[in-house]
Amino acid sequence: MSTILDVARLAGVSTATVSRVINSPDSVREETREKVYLAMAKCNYKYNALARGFVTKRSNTIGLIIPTINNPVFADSTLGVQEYGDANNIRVILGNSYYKYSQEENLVKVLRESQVDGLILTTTNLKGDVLKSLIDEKFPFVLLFSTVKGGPFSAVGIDNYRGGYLATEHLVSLGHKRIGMVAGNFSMTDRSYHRWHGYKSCLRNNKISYDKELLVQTDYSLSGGRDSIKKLLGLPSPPTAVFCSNDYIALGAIKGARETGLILPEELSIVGFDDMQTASYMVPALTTIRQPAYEMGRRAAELLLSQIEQPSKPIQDMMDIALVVRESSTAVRETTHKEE
Amino acid sequence: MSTILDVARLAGVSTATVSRVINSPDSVREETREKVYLAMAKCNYKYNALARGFVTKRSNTIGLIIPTINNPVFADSTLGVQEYGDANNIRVILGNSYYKYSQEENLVKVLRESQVDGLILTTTNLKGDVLKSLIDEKFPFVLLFSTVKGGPFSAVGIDNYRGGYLATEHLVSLGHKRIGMVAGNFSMTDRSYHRWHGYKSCLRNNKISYDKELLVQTDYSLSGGRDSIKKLLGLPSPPTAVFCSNDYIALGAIKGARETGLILPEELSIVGFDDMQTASYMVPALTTIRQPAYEMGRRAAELLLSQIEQPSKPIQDMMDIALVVRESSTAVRETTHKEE
DNA sequence: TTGTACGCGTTATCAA
DNA sequence: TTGATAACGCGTACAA
Repeated sequence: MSTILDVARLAGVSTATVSRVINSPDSVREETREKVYLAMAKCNYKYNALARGFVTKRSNTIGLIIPTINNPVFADSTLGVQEYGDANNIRVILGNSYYKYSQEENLVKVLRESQVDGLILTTTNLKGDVLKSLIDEKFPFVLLFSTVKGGPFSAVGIDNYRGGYLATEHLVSLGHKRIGMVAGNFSMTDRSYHRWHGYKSCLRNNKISYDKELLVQTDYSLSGGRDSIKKLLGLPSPPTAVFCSNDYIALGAIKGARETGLILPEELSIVGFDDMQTASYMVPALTTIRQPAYEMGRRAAELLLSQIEQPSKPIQDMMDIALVVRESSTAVRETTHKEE
Repeated sequence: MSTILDVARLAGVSTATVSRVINSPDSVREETREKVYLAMAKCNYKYNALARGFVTKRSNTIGLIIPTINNPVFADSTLGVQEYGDANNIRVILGNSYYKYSQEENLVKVLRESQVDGLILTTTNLKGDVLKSLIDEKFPFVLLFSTVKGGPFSAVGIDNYRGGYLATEHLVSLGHKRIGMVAGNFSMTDRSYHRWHGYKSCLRNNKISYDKELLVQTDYSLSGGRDSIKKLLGLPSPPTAVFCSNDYIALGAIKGARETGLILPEELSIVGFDDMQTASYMVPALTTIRQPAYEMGRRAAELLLSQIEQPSKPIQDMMDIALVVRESSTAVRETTHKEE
């Protein structure tokens, strides 16, 4: 592997000149420049960004920590981060925390050791030491899929409470009275928790009494959604509509409901959350709350890079969400729900 | 940011000793070791993996280039790569080529400049200069979702020809005679091309004449699948079954077919390829060819790391595939297909 | 416009 | 078991 020293010797110039040709070609005479280019080609010179990072204290690399790349929503946001990174000559190292704080902790450590210039993370624990030491040490980072509107750090997120409210309100407006919720485990993510709060508030405001039997917590998986809805449908007085705290769970729930013999959406309305790309391709097409995952990723990257460039006041960016009504939710039937 | 020099001074030892405490604690006396640990804690020392990489010529980082993280199959394989990396203290830098060779070319360049120790890539162009120079320069890499059984490099893949054959054979066995195919653009990926060959061979072997009208090429997207199936269904003599070259396209195709008023699977059978996680959650549940994406990713990482450790003969690992019959494929109806 | 020389944080070599 | 020091490839003052 040849270095700028080899190039310099071959071209009969100094290493400084070679460096200049690489970093600010205009600052060197054309003739010299050409000589250097020629020499670089001759010895198949490959630039060593690591060595540069070593001296400039910049690796031009950021870390992205998400729960799991398997959830299409995180794939979307990841794409947003990456594209913004690509456009700005920044590499992205990806890490999956699997909603586990210990994993998150370890990833942050490893990535910082790798000298990433900053971090974008979807945290599992807002109150944990991870965030605290990041803040204390003024290490650049941005929270993605954040639930906080204030605080000493930048963040990109949505109003999950409002999302939960909107979803529930939609079901209420369709005449549903028994509305269940399949939620991601509150211990794993406060997004789910906030959505549940929105759900509860909406019920209260509409004089529908909250029944804690109608809440099931589960892990964020297809099978989790399927199993959870079966629990709900097995209740003595089952729900006629269910709000799922993400589309992925909703997909599982639809499957599970159908397996118990229900006809959707007539016998059970379902609303999801995220509006992942395949939501409109489901059967029935999923009514859901849209959050702009790709744009959120992009925006997080943008905030992070500017923060790396120049530390400034934290910015919390709460993006717009919207109810997207499709086929999976429908007016409650007059006849009572199928009973055992 | 404190360095080992700070730690050394604080502990009253040399930098060499600090380095030893970090890399082989057993080689230093317990008493000294404790002193060093104490000093590290005192000045909040953070290890600089970049500096180490600089001297050891190892970044403990690999690059992973895939077409797009949006396709769940690539998300699965990415997870496999990552988990193997995690377990071996290797970071993964992700890059999306969007099936574009120029992107791929650029990513390889950038990643090599970043001094990744090796590359895992799903190439768009087997014959291109990218692979050639990688080989020439003996840079460690492994092809993922590879179509080749021989050659001077390691690769992990499946027999796409056989997959296409199996899928088609299944449809033939159900009595279908007019079998269409929605294929990913041959110019973007030879996987699709090989699957098409399998499809064609199977038709021939079953004395079904090949009709080139029944092939539509498209980009690998949901809407691509939807639009393509509509083209096929608009034919004077439309197919009664369609083989889609991946599940993602199949999902789009199902939607498209339904939009034209068809009842699935009775009026149209569909077979996909990949067996992505949501395949069994579709309606109708998708018949498909299973390829073990996660394991393929893991295996590719394994091959790469061993190759980095010690260059050896290339290994081509062709994984098993299997037809998974679900609901989206059914026996051809006796009555003729709906006509205009 | 170009060259010299030093420093970045770590590991590795060799000597003690 | 420990220490002194060169080396890694590049950027950057500073000098010429």
